[in-house]
Amino acid sequence: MGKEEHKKENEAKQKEPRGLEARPRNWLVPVILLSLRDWNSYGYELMERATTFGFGTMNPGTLYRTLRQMEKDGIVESTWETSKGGPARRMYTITEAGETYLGFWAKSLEQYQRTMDTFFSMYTGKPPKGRDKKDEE
Amino acid sequence: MGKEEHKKENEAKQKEPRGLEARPRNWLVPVILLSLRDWNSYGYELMERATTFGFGTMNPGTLYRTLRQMEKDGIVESTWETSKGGPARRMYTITEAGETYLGFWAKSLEQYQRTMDTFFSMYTGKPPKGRDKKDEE
DNA sequence: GTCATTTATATGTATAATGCACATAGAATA
DNA sequence: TATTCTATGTGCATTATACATATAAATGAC
Repeated sequence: MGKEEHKKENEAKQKEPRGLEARPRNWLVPVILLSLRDWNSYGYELMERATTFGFGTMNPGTLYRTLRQMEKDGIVESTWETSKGGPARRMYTITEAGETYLGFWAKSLEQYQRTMDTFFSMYTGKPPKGRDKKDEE
Repeated sequence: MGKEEHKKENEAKQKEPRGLEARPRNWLVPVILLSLRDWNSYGYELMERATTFGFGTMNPGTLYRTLRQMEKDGIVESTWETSKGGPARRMYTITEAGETYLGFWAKSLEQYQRTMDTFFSMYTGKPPKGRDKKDEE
């Protein structure tokens, strides 16, 4: 259901400034792969899952285009499903390469978590290391 | 079907595919702000700091352009410094708005950390680890 | 039957972040 | 003088993503 949403431009200006989205680029990809690892699915359904991972009401175009790109990259495969009622669905399956890719992502995210921990310890004032000046480490 | 099936040439190597960088867009901004909060600095020096936060050997252009944008956004300010030897340096200072912005970032990152925990618990099939508890272990 | 709605997929365009290559220039030094 | 180091900057291409719009099949209302 498309509801008319009013823009609140005259409110507080100091709200979330500029591009403040603390999620990595390509975040949609691992989220989709993780969903597909559990069970095969299709775009329209995957959109709902995506919203639980930091995406607020996905735009369809973004998701579908991402899925096509992922298939081109060989990390998912698709087939048309017409057996169910309603319009045809393009059912997606994760490939072996997709699972590998997901593994890479997990590793990368792990390291990023560590980096963020460093960020927070510096932000809160608790030094992870004695960074005075450029002295030897 | 796809006409252009030529995919990756490095299938055997299975190395880091495509844009697999698990850091958020605009990651440079909070990193710079965090550095500037400790002490004023300039581009050339800030590059080194940035490498410790997930950037492998920054390209100068990226950093300088980001700094100019940050100034335009009002989160940093700059003045030329010619007193020291060598070419003039554009010394940057974090503004009040910058500190506020950094606060937004921290909050956003905190939430994203929780999202990533969810991701990992789904990925490994285990319940999320106690990141929130600090009395653990 | 036909019209609006829901489900489902896709494209077109614009913007913004980022990487890479290259340009500019002062200062030190060989 | 010319070469190198330090320091800042621009141009261009790629890519991710947002937003708007298009297409179409099935379903339900009347």
